[in-house]
Amino acid sequence: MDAKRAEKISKALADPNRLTILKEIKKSKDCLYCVDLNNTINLAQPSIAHHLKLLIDCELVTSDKEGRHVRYYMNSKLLDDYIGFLQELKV
Amino acid sequence: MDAKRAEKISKALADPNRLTILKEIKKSKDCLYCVDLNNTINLAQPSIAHHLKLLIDCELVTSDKEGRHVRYYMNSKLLDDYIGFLQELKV
DNA sequence: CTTATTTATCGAAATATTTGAATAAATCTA
DNA sequence: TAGATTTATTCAAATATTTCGATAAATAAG
Repeated sequence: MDAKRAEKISKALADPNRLTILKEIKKSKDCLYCVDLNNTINLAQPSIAHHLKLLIDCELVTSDKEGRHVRYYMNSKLLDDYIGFLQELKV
Repeated sequence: MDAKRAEKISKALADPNRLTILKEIKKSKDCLYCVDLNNTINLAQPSIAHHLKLLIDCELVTSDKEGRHVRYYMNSKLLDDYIGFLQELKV
């Protein structure tokens, strides 16, 4: 992974609400619907959509339309690549 | 590691210049002087000092005064803790 | 003691991010 | 088709971050 990609992922991880979203995806056993986040995160719906968009843009999260719902998934492979980048920084 | 700590570290990693600094620390075999970064990073000295401060504040980097120079070190232990936090997010 | 060097701090401008109201788009239900 | 539900987009305000000139603080060298 190059630095530009790692920077974008770091940015996506650099917000408490987005970390909560990722934790909720994990908790939901693999995926979750956006509407479920409205109960967990104290933000207006457009703000949650904004955070989801950033996570999807950097590809840490993938999505999958199911009727009028959308399912969100963790991209564990990419997270591993990012972890690999961080390992490289270690002395 | 708790989310608040991980957020702060993510923020510190979310900038191209700070990633360059971390790479330079690695490249310098363990430590480097601030003055060396002026040749590598195309920013004014106060900007570099600002970025170093953020890295030190989140404890990813430690510092050590040597006369009028300062040596900067990677905190590999903390980076490992952060990696552990990320591993926990994986599905 | 004076000057040069290295790093840190302050303050202000430029830029980027976060947030939510309004609204649109898509699709489900009756 | 009409109304309800879920998610996305637009836009503007609030907030946060980045950048650098000016300058301070610390110390080294002469």
